[in-house]
Formats: sequence, C-alpha cells, structure tokens
Amino acid sequence: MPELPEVETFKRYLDKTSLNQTIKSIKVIDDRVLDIDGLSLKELVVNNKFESSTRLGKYLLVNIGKKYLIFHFGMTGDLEYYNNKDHEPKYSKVIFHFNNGFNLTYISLRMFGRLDIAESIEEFVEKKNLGTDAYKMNFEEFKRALKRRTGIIKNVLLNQSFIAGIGNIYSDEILFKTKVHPKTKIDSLSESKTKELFTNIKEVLKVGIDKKGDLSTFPEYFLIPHRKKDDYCPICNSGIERIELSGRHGFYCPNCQKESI
DNA sequence: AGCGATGTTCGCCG
DNA sequence: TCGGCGAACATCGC
Repeated sequence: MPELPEVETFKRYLDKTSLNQTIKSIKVIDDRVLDIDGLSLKELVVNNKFESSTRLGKYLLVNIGKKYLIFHFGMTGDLEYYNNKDHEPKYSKVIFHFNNGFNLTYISLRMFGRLDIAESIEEFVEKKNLGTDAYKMNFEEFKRALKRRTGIIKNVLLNQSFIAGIGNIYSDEILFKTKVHPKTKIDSLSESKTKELFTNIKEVLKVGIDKKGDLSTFPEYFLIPHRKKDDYCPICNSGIERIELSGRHGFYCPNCQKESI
C-alpha cells in the first residue's frame, strides 16, 4: 500500500507491537528482498531489540544499537505481528521471532520492497538522495526547493529527492484539491497557488494518516474514490480523465483542474 | 487471460 | 554536471 500515510501507519503499528523485545531468531524466506546479506541482518538483529523507529518519506528506519534496519515497502509491502500459534501470513519474506512467542513479518507481494541496513540516518539520506519528509517540510524550505525545478508538477511531487513521501495516488489527490492540472509546469505556479499547494500537501497527507492509509475510507468528495475509468468528479460531475506520464497513470478532473493558473 | 499496479533505479537526452 | 523523463523491474489479483 505504501505512500507516506501508510508507512506512518506501519510505524505506529511496529511501535505498538514490536519495540523492546528480544529477537530470538529470524527467518529469511526470500533473500531477494535483502539489500544486505542475510548474515549481516542476522548479526544486527538476533539477541537485540528494535529500540525506536523513525519514518522518513516512504521508509521506516528502525534503530538497533548504533545502526538502523530500514524497511521499504515498494508497492505491496506490509507488516504483520502474529502469534506463533497462528499460521504464517502469505507472502512473508522475512520474519522476526521474538522471545514472547510472537513474530513480526515483513510481507512483500510483488518483490518491490527491500530491507537495508544503515550506519546512520544521514548516511541513508545521502545514499538515497532523499529530500525532506513531506509531512515535516516547512513552507520556506518548500519554496526554496521549488526554485530549482522546472518540470511538470506531478513529477515534481513524485520526486523523492525534492520532497519525500508522496506517491502516485496522493499526488493526484493533492493536485485535485489544489485545482491544478497534473501537467502544469511547476515554474508557472503563482505565489498563492504555491502556498495552496503546500497547504494541501499537508492536509491530504493528514487525512491519509487519520484514515490509517486506508484508501477505501476516504470521503466521497475526494478524488480517491473516483480513480477509475468512466467515473465522475465529485465536485462538478465532469468525467474523470486518465493520463499517462513517466510511465505512471494519473487521474484528474479536466474541468476543475485547468492547465493555466 | 491479459492488463494494470500506491515503488525505485537507471540511462539517455538536452 | 545536473535535472527531467521514460523504461524496466517481479508477480499476482481482477
């Protein structure tokens, strides 16, 4: 599922279930999800504990001693905490067994997610060239970062080295709320639209976090329930359109979201 | 049964 | 040298 609100939900879930318990052993079911070798992973976690966690964009960084275990969820990643007595969740790729008889499993259905290890958050940010987290960025920083950008607004929002955490679905929702066409050139945005865009990034992400990343619970007047062919805009009732850019599919309302500002 | 998918990375182009 | 953008990646559900 994971864009920023989903990863934030995973963070809260991990914090609630899995912190400060000794990890007895791990089971690597498919090592293709590992960016590190299985031995280093074992060495890092076995007989140690998840001490705390930090979310950065779409990544979840779990502090263990001086290092970080990094969860990335790709498009279909998930976490599940379950009892030994229950059966292993489907598509589990790596399982952490705790002393208390429970397990945390890292699930990845389509193999796009990865686990990695970093010596520090700074090192990781540099390695991935990550921008400031979308939920933590302030307006001054947003404007400063925008100055160097010239591309299409949707691609800018999706660019993790500019602002980290926004993905395809939330970018569409943010642009819908701001009433801006996804192909609008970023440098043509007025000051007031820029401010509005910034505000809406926060607001849309906040709704997502409040909804625990569950897109099926979004209100009717959002674009999200209408992201399908032949559906209609909840604001003006025009037909929703689908466009392709950079290999991704976006949805927008051609009446509410005009190209010119 | 083929298409599409909420992610990142890489390589080409200007 | 850097930013922008399209393609590639793996696999399963609808």
